[in-house]
Amino acid sequence: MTATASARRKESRTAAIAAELGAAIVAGVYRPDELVPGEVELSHRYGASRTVVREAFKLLSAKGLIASRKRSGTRARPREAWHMLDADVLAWRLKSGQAEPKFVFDLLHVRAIVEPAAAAMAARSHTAATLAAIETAFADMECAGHDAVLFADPDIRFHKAILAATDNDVMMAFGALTEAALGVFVRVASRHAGAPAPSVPLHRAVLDAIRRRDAEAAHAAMMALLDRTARNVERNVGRPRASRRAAKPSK
Amino acid sequence: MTATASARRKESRTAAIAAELGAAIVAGVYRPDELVPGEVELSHRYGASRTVVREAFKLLSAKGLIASRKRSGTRARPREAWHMLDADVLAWRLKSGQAEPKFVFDLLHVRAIVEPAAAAMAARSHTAATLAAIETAFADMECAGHDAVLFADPDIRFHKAILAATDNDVMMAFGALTEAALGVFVRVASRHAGAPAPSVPLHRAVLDAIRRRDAEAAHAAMMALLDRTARNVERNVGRPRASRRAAKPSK
DNA sequence: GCGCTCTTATATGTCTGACATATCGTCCAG
DNA sequence: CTGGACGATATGTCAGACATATAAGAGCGC
Repeated sequence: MTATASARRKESRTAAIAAELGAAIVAGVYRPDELVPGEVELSHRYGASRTVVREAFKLLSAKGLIASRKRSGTRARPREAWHMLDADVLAWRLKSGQAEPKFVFDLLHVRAIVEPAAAAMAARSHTAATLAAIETAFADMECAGHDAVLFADPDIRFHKAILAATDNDVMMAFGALTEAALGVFVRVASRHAGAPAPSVPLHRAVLDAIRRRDAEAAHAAMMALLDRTARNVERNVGRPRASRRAAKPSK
Repeated sequence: MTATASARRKESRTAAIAAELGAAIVAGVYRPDELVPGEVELSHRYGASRTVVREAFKLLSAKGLIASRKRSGTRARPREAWHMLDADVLAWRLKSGQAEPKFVFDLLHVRAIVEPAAAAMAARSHTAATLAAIETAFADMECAGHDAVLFADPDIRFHKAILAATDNDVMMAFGALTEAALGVFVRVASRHAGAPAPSVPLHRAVLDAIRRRDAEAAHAAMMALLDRTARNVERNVGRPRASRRAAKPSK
């Protein structure tokens, strides 16, 4: 576990160390506000220079995972400080064994809030160019047909193109969320169920509504699409467990 | 402009350089995929070592603002790659002169999507502890009364407490957005209009709805609150300008 | 014993200079 | 004109050193 997939590709040492440390933090290896090993110790442990460890620390601190203070050392930050929509944080959190089914449903829930609204905005604000991007992605989805893996790439492009068509810079930030969620779905789907083809009509409904600038229909169609996804994941992963909180909502 | 507010406090050199470079990038000083000055040149320009510049680069690359490749150099990334919900990115973008009224309205628009939904979730999922946090923030708001500056802190805490009460980790990521938007509002309000007191009843409506677990009412109340904020900003800042896009929506 | 100041050890922050490595241009040979 | 060799260049990594803030303990007066 000390040297996991550090040499998976042409990843720089800095990135590799950041990935391993980041994954450990989001996996809960270090409690909130607990000290992580010092720079010198980590540099020895990884056989790298202190420079590299420090640069990895900077990457992680920019993502809200750690904070350094002189003399005190570097501490893992509590979960509410993590940048949950950062692509790396999402990936590390989802990769760390799927010990967190609740997190998957939290993601789906946020998507169910954001993406229908995005579809509605796209219906109102799309241009020829941004609409074309959505249409291209959809066409590629149709071609990909029944292969769940091939299907994933145009699927992600489809949803990202809708975000881009909203003409709202902030909306783009949700691309990482969609991408991470779709990635999970692919892994789940490849273990269990059949072809992704049944979702094509649902995507088509979204595209059609956007094309004719029908914001309400776009909202509804996207909601339906995400509902299907949620039910699919629910069936394959199991219902979300009880909250991690001490006190549970009295319902 | 070369050495702006670099010594504003006890900011490390790394952070100061990252802040200045980051602000320059979001301000559009460097076009998308344009080279930023090399590490050695910047280290000379700032009178710092290359180490510090590199660590600043790591901070910025973790926020999606730049990307480095060997031999090629380091390039500013296009806007769609920026992590728009990162607190620093938001701050730099809003601080850079308010040359971007459209961005302020983009923020408000996203808040209008996320926060009502968050209020509804909080109504369903809050616990004794998370509800107490909301109530405390609200009480402090009432005390702050008519001072727009004093009002801002409990206001931010109020909205963040609602996000925390959703019992959804991903929701916490929107705290930075709320905080940034409220900061803008304070600056706008201090230049123009009167006391923030009129918004107290609107906040109270949100709190009451959450307390009695009425999700729909909480959604509506939060929407009303944000509507008021939006109209306020609109009145003081002016309507959003036309899109920056080449082709405009045909309407 | 209790509280205060002063010292000291420690971990991060910064600097320097060097070498490694990938890659973009260019140039030359076929 | 094509394709491969080669050097220049900017980032990536390394090593060792010093600076600085500060938590923790030592010492001291009360």
